Amino acid sequence: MAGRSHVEEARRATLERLRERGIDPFAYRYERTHTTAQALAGFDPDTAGTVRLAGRLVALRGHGKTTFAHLEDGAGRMQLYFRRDEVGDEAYELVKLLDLGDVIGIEGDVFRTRTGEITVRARAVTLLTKALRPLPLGKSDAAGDVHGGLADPETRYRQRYADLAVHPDVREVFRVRARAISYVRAFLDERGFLEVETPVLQPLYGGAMARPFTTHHNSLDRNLYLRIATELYLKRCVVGGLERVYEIGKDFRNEGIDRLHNPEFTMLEVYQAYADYTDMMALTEEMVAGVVQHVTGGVRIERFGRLLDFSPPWPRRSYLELVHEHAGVDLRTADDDALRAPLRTRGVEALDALPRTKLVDEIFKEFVEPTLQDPSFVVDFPIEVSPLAKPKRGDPILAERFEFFVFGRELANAFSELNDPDDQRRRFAAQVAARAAGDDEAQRMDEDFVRALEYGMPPTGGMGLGIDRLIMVLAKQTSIRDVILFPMLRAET
RNA sequence: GCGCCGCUAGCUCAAUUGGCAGAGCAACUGACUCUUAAUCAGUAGGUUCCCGGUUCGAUUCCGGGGCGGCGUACCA
Repeated sequence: MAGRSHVEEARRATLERLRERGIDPFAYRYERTHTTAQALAGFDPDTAGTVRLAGRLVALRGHGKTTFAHLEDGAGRMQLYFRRDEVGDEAYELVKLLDLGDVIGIEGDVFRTRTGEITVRARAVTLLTKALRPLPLGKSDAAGDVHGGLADPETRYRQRYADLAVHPDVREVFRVRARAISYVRAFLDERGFLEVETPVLQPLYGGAMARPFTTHHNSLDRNLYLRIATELYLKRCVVGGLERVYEIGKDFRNEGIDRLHNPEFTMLEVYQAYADYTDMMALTEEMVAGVVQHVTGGVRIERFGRLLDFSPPWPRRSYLELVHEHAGVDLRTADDDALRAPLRTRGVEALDALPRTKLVDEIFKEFVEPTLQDPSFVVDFPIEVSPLAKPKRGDPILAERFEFFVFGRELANAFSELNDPDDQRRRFAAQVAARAAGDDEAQRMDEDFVRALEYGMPPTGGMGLGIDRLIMVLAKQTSIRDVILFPMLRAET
């Protein structure tokens, strides 16, 4: 590997010196008795005990025959104090060869320094892993401000290992993520939902409006798609008698990348037989409020300067009313030109080419979505933009469908699932026609799915929740990249 | 896709009108037995993202390209 920096050359020289002393720079294991947090919490000045800690050196201050350091592990950080006369000449020589970023094990007694910091007075030190590349560790001053460190966003995403290694708060985001997902699983498991896994590689994609990734299976010699949703397979499960199912997994959509979109993202989909969309509203409220409570300790939380109240029930606003209120258009009576008029005032381009469904969608996005800042449901969508949802009882131009919004962003989408196979076939046919007219996100005819419905799917409520976007709210992140460990980037040059 | 901004030492950042490319931290040598952005003395470290152009001379100006951020469009 060419282009080694002089810092790396120095580390490799140190590596050789360690080996000459018979020290293995890449040890096999270490028996630790405490984490730093346990050692700090358990400190008692009268019964100062011995601890064995392991972690990464994140600060190092040599003073001749003494050395201070900070060790960071998965639980926190703790100061170390080495004295030549206490660890011995040989061990102290090793201490002098330690670098920032090295992983070490330390054994010693816990005490409090003159300046008051609880510290381990080292008796023995073990090198566990030599860091051959310098970590961009910043220095924190008394005010807590970090000097130096790793700031370049490109390096942070490309080398997430370095980002994580130097930023405990980044590690915390992914702990929040794990806690949230684990809560969702427990919540659904307790209510009798069965977690299932359905195909990622699909002969036909469906269940959402999006362009897919295409791949090829060599021995079958056929093209396959990466799924854009789990919906159609999960409903096949319900047909088969798995009455309550859910899946948490990656969907893949071949679209642009921005702070709200990553080409692969995590979606929860839940289906419950004998339920409708009102049941799914109750489920969504209870589950999301539970996650928020579990992760943050409360259901009323402040995020980005706004107080969000997740305690059920959430406000429910009708799609038609919202459009009328914010765009001044009555979708029941307005013709296409009446839909274009308000859009023109907002400078939306290329309206003439758009079919009515897109105009409606555009009005909702432009005029209504930005107003949906607090947690709320939008209910009863136009049926022509809801090809997998049942008609609304008593008002068949609408579908029994809702979306859940926070900060003007859709986090969840749910329906009373369409289970009339003939109607489903007609809806697919309309999608196929839209595709023929140029809508490359329209759905495909899925004859196998219609066949499944012909066997009879019980009345079913279904809901999909964008996990990454929920995590953004919980973990106070403004970019989806910051809640995905390894977000999609262009090739490194 | 499009628009704006950025890319300089391992890291964080400077560099006047186009005039020898600098600092702090990290590194190296030395001093230092309660320090904490440790301190002190000294040393070394550069394809200024890449390609081309203008110029006596380009980190700087111009053109093209790469990567990233933000905004916008599509989408969850």
